[in-house]
Amino acid sequence: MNNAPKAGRNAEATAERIVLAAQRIFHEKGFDGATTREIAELAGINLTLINRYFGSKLGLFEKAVLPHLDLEPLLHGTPADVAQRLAELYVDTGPKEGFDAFVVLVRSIASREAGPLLAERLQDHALKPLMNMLEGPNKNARATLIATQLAGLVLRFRIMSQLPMSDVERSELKRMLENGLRDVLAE
Amino acid sequence: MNNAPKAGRNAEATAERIVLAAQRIFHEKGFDGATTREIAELAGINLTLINRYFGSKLGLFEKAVLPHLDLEPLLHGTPADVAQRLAELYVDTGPKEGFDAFVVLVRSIASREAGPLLAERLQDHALKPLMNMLEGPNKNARATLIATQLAGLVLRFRIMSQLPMSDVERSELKRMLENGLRDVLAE
DNA sequence: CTTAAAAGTCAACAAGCGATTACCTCGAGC
DNA sequence: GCTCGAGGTAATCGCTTGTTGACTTTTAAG
Repeated sequence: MNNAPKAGRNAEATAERIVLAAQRIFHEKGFDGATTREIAELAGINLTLINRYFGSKLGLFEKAVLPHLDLEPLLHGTPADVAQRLAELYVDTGPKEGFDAFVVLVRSIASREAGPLLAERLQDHALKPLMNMLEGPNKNARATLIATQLAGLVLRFRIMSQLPMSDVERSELKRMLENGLRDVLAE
Repeated sequence: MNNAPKAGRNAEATAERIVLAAQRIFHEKGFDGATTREIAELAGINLTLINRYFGSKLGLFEKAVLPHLDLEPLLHGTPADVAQRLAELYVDTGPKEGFDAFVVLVRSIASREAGPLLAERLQDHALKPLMNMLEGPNKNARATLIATQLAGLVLRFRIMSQLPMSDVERSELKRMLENGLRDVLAE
């Protein structure tokens, strides 16, 4: 019962390399814009292994992207905690390479194949957890208000990040956003 | 000097039919997802006329979509007026067929060709007018906060509109949104 | 009626796509 | 050392895409 990966002939490790490459390419191009050939090249593997291991391009997308589309890990603590955390996270604009599932969401939402999967996943792992953490009335309206604000910020800072914004403006925005979020979270 | 269109042989009218069809298809599929053949079929014209009249698919996109990506017509009146107008407009969820330039924006932002054009247009005809109408400090931060909120609402109500929301929830959302917008607009 | 330009049509190209089929190669177990 | 299945590869299929160049039809002017 020795399943030692002999470095170069290991299906599990190869699949993982494909997933990592897929995340980067889907992040850059969205589902439709990404090509399996580009993913295979970045992963350094043969094109056909994608279909062998994941069935199809969409199958790979489900394994590589969907599980990371989840707001729940950010929603613990008091409303003030959550507001601060979200404001900090969604106004920040790093180089934004790598992988961000919410960027992939926006860049793939028009896709006939991937769009429905994303909408369903967003409903179950973003809107629903948000509603569940809220106290008081109008849970759906308040969760929607917060989620849509965050979605717009993803669009602005993680996708159209080339638009200029100074550090002082950014910190003012962060402060105003945090206040607004806290109000809606706490009611 | 009679340039009466003889109904069936009029370049101007044909170009207009192409534009109308393009708006609907771009709305449904985004720039990359739309095909020139589908546009031609809906317009009831020959495929090659698209390239003849607009040079390329991207040229058609510029004529059919970009000019309608403009927030300025909604920004007249007092801050309270504007807040009410925006809340009314962006929480509403009609059948959403037809053409909405902001829907096209979201569905085309991942496109390598159309994306940059959309970002530039949005900067000049959405963010800038918003900043210009604001009084007081932190114009950029406040305009960004509003624009991102609206963008998220487009995503929620005009693109993921299949998610359920009751009338009472919608009207609560509208009220909360209007209050939030008014605060940020008036400062 | 003639004609020439405008408007519209036809067929096809080159490129790129996801996916499949048949094949090769390695390495653990006998 | 042999074998056989798992891991990996090569070639290519069928299809769709945007675009183009050559051709035909209409229409208005002379």
